[in-house]
Amino acid sequence: MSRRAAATARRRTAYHHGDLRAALVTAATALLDTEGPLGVTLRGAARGAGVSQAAPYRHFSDKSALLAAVAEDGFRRLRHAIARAARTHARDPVAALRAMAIAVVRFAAAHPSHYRLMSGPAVRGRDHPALRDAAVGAWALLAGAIERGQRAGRIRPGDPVALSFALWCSIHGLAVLAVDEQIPANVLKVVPLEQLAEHATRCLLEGLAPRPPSRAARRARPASRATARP
Amino acid sequence: MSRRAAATARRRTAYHHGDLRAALVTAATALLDTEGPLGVTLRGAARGAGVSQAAPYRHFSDKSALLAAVAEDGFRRLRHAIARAARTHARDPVAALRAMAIAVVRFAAAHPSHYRLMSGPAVRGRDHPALRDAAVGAWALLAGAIERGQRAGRIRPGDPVALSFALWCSIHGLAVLAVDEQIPANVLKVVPLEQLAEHATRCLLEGLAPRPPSRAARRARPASRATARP
DNA sequence: CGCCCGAAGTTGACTGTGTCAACATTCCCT
DNA sequence: AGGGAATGTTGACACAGTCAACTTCGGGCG
Repeated sequence: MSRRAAATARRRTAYHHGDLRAALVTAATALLDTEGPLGVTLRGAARGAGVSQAAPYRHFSDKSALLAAVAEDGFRRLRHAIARAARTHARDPVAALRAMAIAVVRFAAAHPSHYRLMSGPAVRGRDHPALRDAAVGAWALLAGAIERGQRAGRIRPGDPVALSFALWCSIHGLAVLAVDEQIPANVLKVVPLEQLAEHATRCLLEGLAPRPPSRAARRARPASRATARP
Repeated sequence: MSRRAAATARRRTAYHHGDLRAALVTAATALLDTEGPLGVTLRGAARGAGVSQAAPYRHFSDKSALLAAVAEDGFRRLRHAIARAARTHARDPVAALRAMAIAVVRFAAAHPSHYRLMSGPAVRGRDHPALRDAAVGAWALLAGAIERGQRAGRIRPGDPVALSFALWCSIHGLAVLAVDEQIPANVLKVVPLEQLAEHATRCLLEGLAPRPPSRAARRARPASRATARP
């Protein structure tokens, strides 16, 4: 698909745009960031790309197809952000999990409308398989990190996918709350968002139930000493 | 406000509706449930109430004001569902938390579009204080349950609001994932949604980090033996 | 008791949007 | 060189949100 796009890229004329598809995605993303979810419109994207109202229909069957492409692009970027966070803490699996959570929340805070679109009703994954694949690709990184943590003895045994699902719920829940401005303002004033992400992951790691005052609980907090297996 | 509505309720004529405001909220809710978020429209709600296009503007300044009223109503219902779940497990705080999580997820699954609207971009709490109050009222029940759990020694010490925030993230995250159909179908085939809610709350209670093989961990897992107090 | 004012509802219109059909232009292959 | 096929354009339709002007009802005031 990008074969032809790249091929025609140089031969753009006044009439033919060159790579309208990408230009539309870019314009729609810009609209999303500046005007919010309601401000992104097919005609607006066409205007932004310097093209006229019905041109997008040559590349997207639908408005929702455009939005799906935008969302897919967002998941690609989100995956990269998560992967980078994981890479910078390759030694300490728990720190990696914390960094991944922060990366997600940071992404959501930086592009609220985009994150909302990615997980929203505007585009249902069922109708757009590429989008769904991008989403699971991004979140699958969590399961990998959990598995590494298990090998290092820092995460308790169990199906990594099942355990990462709990983490997924926590992180995504926090991100969605932040994006939807549902976190009370007085708490956000005191505690920045990234500390909330740390708090949530720490709660999930240590648990809400009382722990016997063993060494493990005390050791898990401060300096992240690895490989503490009973 | 409902004073006049109730007063005029009986004197409805062909021209004056009687209690149009409530009728509009009802019609919009019906549209939301049947047609989805995109299907709810001001004109459609007016049609549903047997009234004409511009009539809603006598009761709502805006489309988003109507949506906010619908969302507020949803939060009221959600709070009742959570409160009922908490009441049925007054003895066992942990079971109560689990039941509350299940109640939220069940509500979300039963009214996906409604839940989406409640936490979505269509109505920002900042612009609708009544909506915001309804939301915090619903979620504040979690903190209360956490506090009871602490008094019973089943939840570890700490600021109840901070701890309940982690729970909020988990539950809301799961509900949003379900509502947005982002949970892979193969997972949902095997594990019903309510078990996922149990799984998430259990993970959060017990923690993802390895526990020393104390009695507490083994006791919390199996068949939810109620009121197993030390 | 009648009348009149304001609340509640209606009609008609404007703009902007998604979408389609018919038409125009350009690219690439033979 | 020429003819499809890909790509854009124009014009139009239905429908949405919203407003201004008008109509009808109900209750309080004289």
